[in-house]
Amino acid sequence: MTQTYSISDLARELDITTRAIRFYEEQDMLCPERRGLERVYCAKDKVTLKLILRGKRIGFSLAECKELIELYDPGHGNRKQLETFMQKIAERRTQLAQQLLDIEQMQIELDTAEERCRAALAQTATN
Amino acid sequence: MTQTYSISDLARELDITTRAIRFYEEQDMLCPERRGLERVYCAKDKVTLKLILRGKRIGFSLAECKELIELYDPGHGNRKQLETFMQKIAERRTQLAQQLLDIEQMQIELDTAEERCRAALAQTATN
DNA sequence: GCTTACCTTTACGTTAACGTAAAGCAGTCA
DNA sequence: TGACTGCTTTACGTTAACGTAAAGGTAAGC
Repeated sequence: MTQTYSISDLARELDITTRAIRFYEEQDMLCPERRGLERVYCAKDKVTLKLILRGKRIGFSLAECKELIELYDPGHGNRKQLETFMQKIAERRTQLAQQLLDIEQMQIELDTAEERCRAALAQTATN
Repeated sequence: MTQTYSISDLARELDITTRAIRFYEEQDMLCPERRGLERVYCAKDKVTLKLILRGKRIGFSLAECKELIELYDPGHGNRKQLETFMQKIAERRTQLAQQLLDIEQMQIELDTAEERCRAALAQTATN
């Protein structure tokens, strides 16, 4: 028994709108089964959606997310394509590494900001 | 002798357009000196710009970046405001922590993707 | 004096990623 | 037999973050 979902099931569970899900399908990032007109989603579709959402949280565009999705399933590639894939994977790695640095730096800056806030609060303690 | 910069100095150095810099000013994220009509930027402005760019790299909106900039200089706040600041800092920390998780997960997925690519390449080695 | 290189402002254009109606079909509950 | 509820499609609207063009001011160099 393979688990399936309606569009609003997924919308509820992943906390997005049905409109967004349909939009991702328009962009060829999803291709759910149909029962009549109704969309029927499977587990893989849910994984794809989670990948999209994760990508978005770290600032990836949908185009970039789509690339990631395609990278994740390189079955149908010839040698040339596969090498392109490897190339893109390397690029993403570089990007992720930079983002890690950026986040660490931000955390340091938040430390500083918090420190200053505490100091200012100490000054204004008598208000 | 405090270092100053023209708008195109900064554009070159930070690899953005002058249009973008002016746009950030429109959004009250910068407020450079003027010599006549010309904008004259100081070191602090450059730091602000770097903060903006760093924020963008990890998917922050300009509005969020602006908030960060304001957090970074809490001098003029009363108690209430400072507490709001502390709150916002905490929220950002949570967000950054989530992003770290997301990036780690992505890296794992890239590992998988690369693995599959290698496998597919091995299969197609005779082409 | 003319060109070239920067700088300025104003203003309309563009892309991404959906939001928001509008209009309609399918099952179900009172 | 309505009235919901949930699904569908089509299509126009919206916001963010600039791009791009128009029109012009100023200083340097030939």
